[in-house]
Amino acid sequence: MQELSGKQGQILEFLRTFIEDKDYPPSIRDIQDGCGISSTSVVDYNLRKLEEKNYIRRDREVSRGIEILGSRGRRPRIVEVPVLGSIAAGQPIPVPTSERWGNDAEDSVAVTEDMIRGRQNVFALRVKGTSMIDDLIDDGDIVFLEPARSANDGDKVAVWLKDRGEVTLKRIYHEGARVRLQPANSTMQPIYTTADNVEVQGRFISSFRPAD
Amino acid sequence: MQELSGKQGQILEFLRTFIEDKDYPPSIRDIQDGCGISSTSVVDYNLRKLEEKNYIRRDREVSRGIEILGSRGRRPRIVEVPVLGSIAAGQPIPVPTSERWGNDAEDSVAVTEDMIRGRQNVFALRVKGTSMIDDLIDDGDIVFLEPARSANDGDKVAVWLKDRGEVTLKRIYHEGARVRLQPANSTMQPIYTTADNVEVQGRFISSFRPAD
DNA sequence: AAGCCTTCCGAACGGATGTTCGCGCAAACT
DNA sequence: AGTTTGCGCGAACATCCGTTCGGAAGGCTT
Repeated sequence: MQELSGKQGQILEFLRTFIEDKDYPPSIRDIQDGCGISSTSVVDYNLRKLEEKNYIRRDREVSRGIEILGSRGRRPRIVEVPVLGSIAAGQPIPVPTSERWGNDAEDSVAVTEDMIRGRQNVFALRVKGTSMIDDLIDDGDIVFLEPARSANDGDKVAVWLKDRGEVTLKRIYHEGARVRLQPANSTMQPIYTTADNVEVQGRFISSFRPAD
Repeated sequence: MQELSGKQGQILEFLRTFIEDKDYPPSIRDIQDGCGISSTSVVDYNLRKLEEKNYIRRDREVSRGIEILGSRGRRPRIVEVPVLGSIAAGQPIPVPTSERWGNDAEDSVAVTEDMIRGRQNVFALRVKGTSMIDDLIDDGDIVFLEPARSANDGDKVAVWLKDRGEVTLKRIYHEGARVRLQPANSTMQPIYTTADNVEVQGRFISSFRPAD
């Protein structure tokens, strides 16, 4: 990526702020005014240079057909993840059905797509209390889950423990008739229980710990 | 938000895909062709309706002056956070200076602005090993920090412990001549040391635990 | 000096584009 | 039946806007 001249940098910066502000690219004459350039042809000339140097892409003959390339312009896809509620010991998670999905979201969080690995129907829960501290999940954390009713060995899943009346997040291992729930924290002991006592609520994808 | 007619929904959907694809809004005649509409005035009519119903915003007299409103269109600001490296016991963090900033980033992560609370100069580190497990931070986690050389009581900071040759993330409390470093996990014991043994590297903002 | 490249300027051309106006049609209402 | 309202159609208009062209000034090499 070659270096660019003062005017070209100025134009590129103007492009960014204009798009950020208006949500559509400027016309050549917008750039002319915004950068104090005397002629449209100068703008055109420098835009060609920027295109050569691969900072932008232009759709010729199309008004405002300018697209900023590179990390600053190439926006990652954003997905809006509904925060369906809070997860706390003693309350089962309301597993979302596709119909209900989006209706009973009390809130939502915008995240970049790679944070949920491009998975579908992801929902989020706010963690209340420190009951999952042995899974390295603190009060106030946000966990992202994808709907699931079953799980493979080693999957990190949110499970409803019927006898305890409690939801927790553990790695699950089926061992014959019983089920082992292994905390993320290796210093903690696993929970052993029977298969009919656990009910998988969702598969863990990722989690986020916000600022205080 | 009122309901919209079939044609209006079609136009709105076309707007989304067009912008997603090209990164600039379509002209009225683009919409006309894309939706199989016979006249530009029909497009104009329905765009006015969409504007009345608050689905879009138009800049009149401006070509392609269309902006999609609502959660799907209103994109949260994205910031690119440089991942400066890995943090592991036994290695101090390379605190970024504004000059170096952006140069020695081995990688970067795109996050929505609210994840770092709009703070400036934020950088990220990949956590290697389980040495910070008592702070509820696991191997593979990504922590977001802002540069800082000092901290107030109760701040969660990354500190370099000279005698241990180790970096860790704790809440810091100054208690006279000594310093108390309190783990996030309340079941763990705090570390007591002297003020000249600790060196603040950065202030904790948030952390993220990716999928496996 | 001569030639070439880069950058900039002003003007003009022609297509692209938003807007407007008159008209038609059907359903709903008076 | 007459009127209103919502919606669509086609054409025309004025402007917006990307492009092009001739020219000029400065730097660089030969």
